[in-house]
Amino acid sequence: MAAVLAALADPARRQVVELLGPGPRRAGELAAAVGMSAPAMSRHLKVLLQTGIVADERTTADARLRYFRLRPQPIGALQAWLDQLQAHWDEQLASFKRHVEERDHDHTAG
Amino acid sequence: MAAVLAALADPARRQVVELLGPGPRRAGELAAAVGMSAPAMSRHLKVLLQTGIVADERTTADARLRYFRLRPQPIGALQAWLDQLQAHWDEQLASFKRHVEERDHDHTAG
DNA sequence: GACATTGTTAACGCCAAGATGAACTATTGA
DNA sequence: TCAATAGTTCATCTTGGCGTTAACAATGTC
Repeated sequence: MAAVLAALADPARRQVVELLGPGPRRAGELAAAVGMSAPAMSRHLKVLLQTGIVADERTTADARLRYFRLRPQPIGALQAWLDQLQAHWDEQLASFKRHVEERDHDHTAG
Repeated sequence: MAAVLAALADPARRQVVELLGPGPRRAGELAAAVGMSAPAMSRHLKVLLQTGIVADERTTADARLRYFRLRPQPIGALQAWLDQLQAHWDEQLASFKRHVEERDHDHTAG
């Protein structure tokens, strides 16, 4: 959860995620598309792999090529976390309402 | 969007967001709860304010006290972004499925 | 086997984020 | 007015992330 957010916090990695939306891409393609050196991209991809946001696979045709694709699970977990937060909001709004009303009550009655 | 993710990438700020789930809290309370100095918390809250994740208000009773509460909009925007990503995946998966089915059909029929 | 291609590690520098203590502002209350 | 409280801003330091180039490993091609 923390790792996923930290991973997505970086603009380059977000760009990679968006580039992988339509379909799998090679490491070199991604580096070129984002406009950074291969080593830099390699490290970003490592982060995305470790958080499970992307998965990799090598083609049987040319084992040098490494293709990266998105994995839905971590993003799903993030959405679940946000949904949970939102569930609290309803409570929170009610709580806040009570808070204000009590304050006003203290003023008017105290 | 980028700012929201960057804001939520920090563990302390995430903790604050979760603490604010049930209801509004004071700056001092948050600092104590998270276990960091007041200045540090003050800056985190500044970040959360600037991204619109939280809003603040001072009580009329004691203007020294500053209460912070969650705002739903930025989190909503984040969810929208994630939903958009997922929409791309579904397309991709559906497209792939069609491709496979067509291939299978060719195999069985051709 | 020699050489290009693809990608990762290693070594290094840079800079911004984050933490702290001290000083400052604003507010409350005796 | 003077002391206490709540919180922010300042000055300073440290750490970690990100980028680059150079070196390395693995694979494919002639």
